[in-house]
Amino acid sequence: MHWALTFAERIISQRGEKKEYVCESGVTPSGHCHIGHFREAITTSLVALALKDIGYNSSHIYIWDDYDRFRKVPSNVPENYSDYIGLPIYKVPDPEDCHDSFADHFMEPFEKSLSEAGMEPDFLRASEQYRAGVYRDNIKISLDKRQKLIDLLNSQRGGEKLSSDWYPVSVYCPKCGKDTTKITSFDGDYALSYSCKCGFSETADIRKANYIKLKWRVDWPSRWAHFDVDFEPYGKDHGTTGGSADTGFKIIQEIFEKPPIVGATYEFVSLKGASGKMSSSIGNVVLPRDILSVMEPDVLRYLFVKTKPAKELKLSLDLDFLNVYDEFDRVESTYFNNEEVNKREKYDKLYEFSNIWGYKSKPSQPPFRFLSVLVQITSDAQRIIDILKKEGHVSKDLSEADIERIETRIKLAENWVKLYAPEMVKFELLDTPPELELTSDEKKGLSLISDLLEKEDLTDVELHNRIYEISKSIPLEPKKLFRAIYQVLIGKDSGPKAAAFINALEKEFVIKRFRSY
RNA sequence: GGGCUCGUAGCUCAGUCUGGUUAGAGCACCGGCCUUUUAAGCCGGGAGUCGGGGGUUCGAAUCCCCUCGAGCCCGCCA
Repeated sequence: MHWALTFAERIISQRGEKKEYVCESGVTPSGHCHIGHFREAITTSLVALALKDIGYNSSHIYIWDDYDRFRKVPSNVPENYSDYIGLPIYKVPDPEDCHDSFADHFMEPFEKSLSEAGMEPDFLRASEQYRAGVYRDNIKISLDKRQKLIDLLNSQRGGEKLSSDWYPVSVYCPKCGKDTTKITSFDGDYALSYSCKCGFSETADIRKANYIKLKWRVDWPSRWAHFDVDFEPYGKDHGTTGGSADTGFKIIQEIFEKPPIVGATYEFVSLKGASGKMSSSIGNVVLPRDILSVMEPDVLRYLFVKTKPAKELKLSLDLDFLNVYDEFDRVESTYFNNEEVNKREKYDKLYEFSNIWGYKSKPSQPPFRFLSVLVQITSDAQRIIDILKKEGHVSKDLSEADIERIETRIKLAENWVKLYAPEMVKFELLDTPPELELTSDEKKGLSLISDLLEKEDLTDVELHNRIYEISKSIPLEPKKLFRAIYQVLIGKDSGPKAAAFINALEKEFVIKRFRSY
């Protein structure tokens, strides 16, 4: 059974029958939202999808904690941003001045990527919720049970304990906007007194003050309680014993008196070759849009669909990248053909959960591998499609959806070659014949190939075989003939499979080039 | 110190939750493909005491206990 369905069943048995199951993900947009955050979203989304798959209603809510405080100045942001430390991030200006706030600057591109990958969760902002008083009851409960919270958290804390003047809330000063406030007393009813470093102080009525925020460890379970959340995944840094998920489970039960949610710890996502956490300071962040610039969204989904959350996911942008594409195409083919396959049900789910286009029959599958060659020959999409047809990679009559997919892959292959392809697969077709000293045998070989091309239309395999025959007839070592072919075309000793490569090029061009020696 | 994940063919892994015919795949390797394969050609093949030990069971890669090894997490952080 697919892992998302296993979670779905666990949710139903642990949380009981419900009209609608609520799956939550949540992120603090205090920096780039990278492919790790993407895992949080897609894990949630897939479990919500799995619930629907077995006949239940589900929703996916996505909480942006843009009410969190601006803690530190990221490395690529002006120094004077230290002035904003203590403000909620939705109030900090966008350093690049293209969005309404620091938080929005990171939220907007991420929401766009999620949408491209077929996810449309309900986005909610903590800043708006707090200011609308959504958590007012939970703030009251937390303050009433302050001592119990202190005891509970202290029982899990290894190092320094919370002291008895700890409060489960922080106050954003209504005068200076920052949370540089110190709570001095709570009367047990509704009066909360505090003073701010800026000099302001007051006794606030927690029924009216809309600038009080629950602290993270309490905020999270408060959210679960308020939205009646059934499921939420979290990174392994939260999932550790004594971590915020662990204390959250205790708090939701003992403080908010609601049953615990079903949680899931997911492993980190990393780039092949890199290890450890992604961090903007190390400079190894990979954003969803980076991957989506070279990979179709359904293929990206496939990677997450097939990898259980608890397993580390290593993304590869080098040659392995091409294998992922091949694998996806195979899974897709299997899905659409009817032959008996071992574990059919499981593989079908992999495709169903990945496919966001709703294809009813197998779409064209232009091989990404070959496209990475073709895009280096021409930027003319129509010509590439013609070559794909001629070489039998796609059918002669294409639907609009097919053409769209091919054109998409062409674009992505262009990006991949430009951004990530290893040198070995890169080449440049030479406009003019390079200066070369070829042996007379090599010249003869090239000349015989051009004679052949002029007379006949050969398939890749035929041409390939004929090249060997020619080399035998001269005789010339095949290796040397191939080298000559690549040298006159791209100035390298090796290159894409010669026959398919020659067939993809314009015949007259090749003939002229081969005869110019 | 606490916790998580992993250990299955030379390599990368699936299978472990729901125990059950001779443990699978890809790559690598070997052989064949009118003695030709250069961007992973086609067909076929060999290959693993499932990290180790113990237990439960008619039956264990799978469940339980112990143990060894690797990686990772534990103020904030996916």
